[in-house]
Amino acid sequence: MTVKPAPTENLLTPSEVATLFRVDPKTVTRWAKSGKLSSIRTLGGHRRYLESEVRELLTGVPQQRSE
Amino acid sequence: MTVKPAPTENLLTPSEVATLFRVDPKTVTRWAKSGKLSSIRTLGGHRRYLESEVRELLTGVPQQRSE
DNA sequence: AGCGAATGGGGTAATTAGGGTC
DNA sequence: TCTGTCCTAATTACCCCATTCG
Repeated sequence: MTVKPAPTENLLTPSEVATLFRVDPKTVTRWAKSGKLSSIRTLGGHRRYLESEVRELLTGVPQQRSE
Repeated sequence: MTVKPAPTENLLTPSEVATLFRVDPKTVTRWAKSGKLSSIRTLGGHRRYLESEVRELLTGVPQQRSE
């Protein structure tokens, strides 16, 4: 099949974001609930986070998105 | 009234959908089984998914079809 | 016909959501 | 105000192997 040039944003799991920030996954959830961090939801309700946004918050430097 | 000439909808494989949601392909299968996601079946029983539906579920915004 | 990769089944661990509390 | 922890239920991830896809 043809592999399209995925206009896809890389997503991170809650635990991955938590590891990057050295906090508890629950804290990451609180950030999402309070609107400090945007999130995508799986069909089961689990959250996924935009890697570019997380990187930017970590470094303070705007990251390049793949879209 | 606009008459839509049924176009050939782009189909995605389980692994492609899984990549978009950052989940395991098996999880996508469970979504299909539970009716959260509609699916087409190949003659061998493998599932294929509507790209427009997947993208809409991802972003929450209805996507424009190529028709 | 053969081959590598992906998928569908099942089962069982590991994460996550949500609320509440400290 | 912010964070870590405890608890239960739900969701997801990883393991096997047979079958299908390209």
